[in-house]
Amino acid sequence: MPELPEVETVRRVLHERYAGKTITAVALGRPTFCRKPSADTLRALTGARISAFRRRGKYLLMVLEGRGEVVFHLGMSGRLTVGGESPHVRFQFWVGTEEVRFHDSRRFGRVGGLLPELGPEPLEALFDADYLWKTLHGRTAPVKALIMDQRLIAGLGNIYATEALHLAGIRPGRAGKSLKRGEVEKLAAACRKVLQRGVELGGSTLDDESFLDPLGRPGRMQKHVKAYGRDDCGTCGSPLLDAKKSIGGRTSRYCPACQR
DNA sequence: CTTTAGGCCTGACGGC
DNA sequence: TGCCGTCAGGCCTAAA
Repeated sequence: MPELPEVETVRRVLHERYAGKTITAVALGRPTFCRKPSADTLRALTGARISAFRRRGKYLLMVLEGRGEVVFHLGMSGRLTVGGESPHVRFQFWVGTEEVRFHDSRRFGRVGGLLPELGPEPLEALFDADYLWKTLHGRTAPVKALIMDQRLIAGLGNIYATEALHLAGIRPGRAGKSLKRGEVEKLAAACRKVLQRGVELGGSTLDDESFLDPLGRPGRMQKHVKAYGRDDCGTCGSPLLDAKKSIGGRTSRYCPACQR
């Protein structure tokens, strides 16, 4: 599932390859998806010069010279690939003669539309222990649901939230307001750490190969995961548990020994 | 405002 | 073997 590190990995490849180049054509795949680019977006893309690819949280932004930005969201299963085969191509564009495909079996992805309100970038200065302390203050919702709320912090999904809580030694079901100051400091640092690691390692490709970069290369973060999708704790070897209730609609695995 | 639940969607997987 | 139910989880909206 593309979270901040996966989107950043995609961004770097596309920026390197296409910044400064011109989009020669666009096309909608069939069957299309509900969050397909509008006619206005298609018009803006056609013939535009790409000045950059940027990223905000899990959103990828294609910056067009003099024509604003086009928002891409990969959802669950979305991928942007240079060529490549897929039965689920939803949208394509060409840069010169090279074809870039947006494919997405589950159709949760999106091309175009507006960027929603998002919290600070966890790898930038605005996100720190003070910010997280203020954000969690008085909140009764589980801390995991809060750090996965994109309006509070932009970029963590189930994998990296699970890993950050594990690294910080905090159980996912704890109420936000129950965290002590020292725990909040650990958690803020852990969020940065796991995301930074994920970016350095080119994202995480779980056994289903859901994530591959635009050139088809898998990430390496999955080898360093300590809790997500594992049966035993990567630190102490204890059997991991799943929270009895799903948190934020997602399963939440934790180590009963390492996390309190 | 905060919190929770359900819907969207389809591939993978387990049980019978 | 093959069918069928369940799960997975990005985000959004509605309801409590």
